[in-house]
Amino acid sequence: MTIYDIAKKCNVSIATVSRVLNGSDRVSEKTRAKVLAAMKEQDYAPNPFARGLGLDSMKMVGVLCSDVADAFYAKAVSLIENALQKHNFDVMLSCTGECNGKDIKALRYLMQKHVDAVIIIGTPFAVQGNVAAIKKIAEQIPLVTINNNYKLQGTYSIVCDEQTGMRNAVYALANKGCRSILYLYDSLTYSGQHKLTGYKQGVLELGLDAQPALIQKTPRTFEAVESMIHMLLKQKVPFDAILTSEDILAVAAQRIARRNNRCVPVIGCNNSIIAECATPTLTSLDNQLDCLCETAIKTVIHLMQSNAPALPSKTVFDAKLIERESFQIHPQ
Amino acid sequence: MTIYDIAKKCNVSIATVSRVLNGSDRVSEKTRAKVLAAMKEQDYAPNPFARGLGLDSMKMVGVLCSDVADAFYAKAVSLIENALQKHNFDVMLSCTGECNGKDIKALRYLMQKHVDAVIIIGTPFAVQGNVAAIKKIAEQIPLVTINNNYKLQGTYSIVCDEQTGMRNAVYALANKGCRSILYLYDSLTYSGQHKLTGYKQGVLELGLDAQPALIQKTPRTFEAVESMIHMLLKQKVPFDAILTSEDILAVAAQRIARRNNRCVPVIGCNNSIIAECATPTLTSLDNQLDCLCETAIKTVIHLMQSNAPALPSKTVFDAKLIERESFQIHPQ
DNA sequence: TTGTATGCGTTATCAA
DNA sequence: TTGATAACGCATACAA
Repeated sequence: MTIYDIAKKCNVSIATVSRVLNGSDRVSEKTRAKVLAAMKEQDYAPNPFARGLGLDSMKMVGVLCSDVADAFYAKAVSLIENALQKHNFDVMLSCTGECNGKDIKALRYLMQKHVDAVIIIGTPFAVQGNVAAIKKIAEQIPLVTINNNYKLQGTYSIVCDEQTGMRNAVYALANKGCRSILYLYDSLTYSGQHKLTGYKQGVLELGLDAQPALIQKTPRTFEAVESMIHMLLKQKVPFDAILTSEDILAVAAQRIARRNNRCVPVIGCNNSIIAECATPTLTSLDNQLDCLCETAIKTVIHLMQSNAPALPSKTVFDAKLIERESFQIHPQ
Repeated sequence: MTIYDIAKKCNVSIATVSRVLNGSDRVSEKTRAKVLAAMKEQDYAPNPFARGLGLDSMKMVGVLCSDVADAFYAKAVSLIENALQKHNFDVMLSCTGECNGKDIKALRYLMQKHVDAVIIIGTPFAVQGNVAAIKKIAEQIPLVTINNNYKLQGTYSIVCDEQTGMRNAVYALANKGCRSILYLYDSLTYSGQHKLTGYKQGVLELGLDAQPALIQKTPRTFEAVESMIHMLLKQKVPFDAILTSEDILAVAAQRIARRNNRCVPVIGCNNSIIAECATPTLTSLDNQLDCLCETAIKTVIHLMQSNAPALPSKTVFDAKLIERESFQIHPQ
C-alpha cells in the first residue's frame, strides 16, 4: 500500500492524498472523506523511511545511558519514554556499559542514525578530547543531559544539586551527634563527584573527623561491601554513621554493620525502591528524578519545535532527604 | 555529504561508491582505497533513511514491555539491548503501561515504523479479538515473546516454567512442615496465571489448606500489602508461610508479618536485587531471565537472517529456587 | 481545489 | 571492473 495506490483508488493525484495525510486544509471535504475512507479500508500507513528521507526526520530521539538494568536509569528511561510517546516521538535506546570511551562512540552512532535529538542520562562521559565532536553534534540537534554537564554551548543540562544535598545529609547526621561519617561510593561520574564533594564540604565545614579511611570506594555488590566493612572494623576505623552514593551500597553496609553490632544511622542516595525494602527502611537522598526528566522532555520538545526564546542551559533542582527508619537510630 | 559528493571527489560513479560501502568484491583495490580514504576524510556516513527506503529496513527491532521502570523488565531490556547491539541492530523501546488494550496498539505502531522484528516481554496482551492481527504481523516479521505465549503460528515463545517452579516452591514449604501457605499476587498476566496455577497445583497435590482466604490479590505497594496482612491477622487466617508472585510483595509481606510476630518462611519470585536487600534475605524463584533473553535474541537473529531450518515455536526453561535466609525460618 | 514534476540518498539492475 | 539509470514512497513547489 502506497500513496499511489490510494490515489488510484480515489481517482485523485498523490499530491491530494499527501495533503489529507498531512492534514492540509486545502482539500475539499468530499475528497478528504473519500481518501480517508480508502486509507482506512486499505489499512494504509505511510512508509516511515520515505517520509524520513523527505523530511530528514523519523521523529525519534536517542536515549543514552550506561545501563538500563540499574534502577535509577530504568526509572529515568521509563519516564522519558512515556513522555516522548505522548509527543509522538519514538525512543531509540542505547546503553554504553561502564566501559569508558564507548559513550562517545554511541553518541556518534546515534548521530549517524539521524535521531532528532539526544538525551543523555548521567553517563561518565569522556569529554576531554571530544569537546569539538560534542559541540558539533549540539549544533545539529538538541542535546540535553540529565545529571551530567558538558558545560558546552548548545548543550542543555538538567541536574539535581546532589552536592548540596550530600552536604545537608552530613549536617543532618552531625545534628544527631555523629562525628565520624563513613562515605562509600562506587564510581566518580559527574554525579558521583559532586556527591563526594558535598560530603567533604560538610565534613570540612563542621570540623568532623576527616581521616582518609572514612572515604572508601567499593564495587556495587554485597560481597564487596561486606569485606570492606569487615576490614574497617578490623582496623578499628571509628565510624558512627554511614553515607553512600547509592542506595544499594547503603543497604549492604547497613546490614553488615548491624550484624557486627554496629547500629549507626545510615543514609543512601537515589531514593529507589530498595530503600523501602531494607530493614530498617533506608533514609535516602532523593534526586528528584521525576522533575529532572520532566524538564528534560520539555526542553527537548521545545528545542525540536522551534528555535524561539532561549532556554536555560542549566536547570538545577534541590535534592531532598527522605527520612526513614535508618535515621531514627542513634549513634553509639 | 552524500554518495554523490564522494563519487565526484574520486572521479567515479555513485555505483562504485555504493559498492565499496557495501563491501562488494567487484571493486579494484585501488579505487576501493581511494573511495575509502575520501569517506574517512569527509567523515561520511550513509543516510539511514535512504538506505532504509532502498532495503526496506533500518536494522531496528522493537522491544515491547509494560514498564521498564520495573526491575524485571529493566533487566530484560538491558540484556536484549546489549545483545542486539552486538549484532548491529538498534532497539526501539515501547512501554505500554498497565492499561489493557494499549499493547496491541503499540504493536501495530511498531509495525507501521517498519521495525525488522519485535520482542515482547511478558505483557498482559489482549489476544482475544486480535488473533488475526497478530497472526498477520507474525507473517511479516519475526515475533518472539518472553514469558508470554500467543500460541499462534509464526510466533516464537520463550518461557520459564514458573508453574512447575511455584509448585516446587509449595513442595519445599510443605517439606518444612507448612500447611497453610498464603499466596499473594498482583496481576494475572500470562506469567501471573501460571504462577497461581502452580501454587494451586502444589496445594492440591499435597492436600494442604486450600481455603480461598489464603489467595489474595494486592497492589504492588507496601501500604496495600500492609493492610492486607493486617486484615488477615485480624480475621485469624492461619497462614504459616508466604509465597508471592513478585519479590516486592514478599519483601513487604515478610516485614509486616515479622513486625506482628508472625515469623514464617517466605518465598518471592523473580530473584531480583531486592531479594538480597531484604532482611532476612529473601528466598526467591529465579526465572532464568538471562537464558530467556539469550534464547530470544538467538531466535530473532536467526529468523531475520534466513528462513532456513525451522526453530522451536516454544522453548521452556526451568525455574530455580534460590534459597536464602527467609527459607531457614521454621514455621510456628 | 487539484495535478504535475522534482528531489531526497540509497540500492540494485543492467549494460558497457 | 565500472557507469548509467531505474526504483524506493513520500513531500512540496509550482502550475493549472
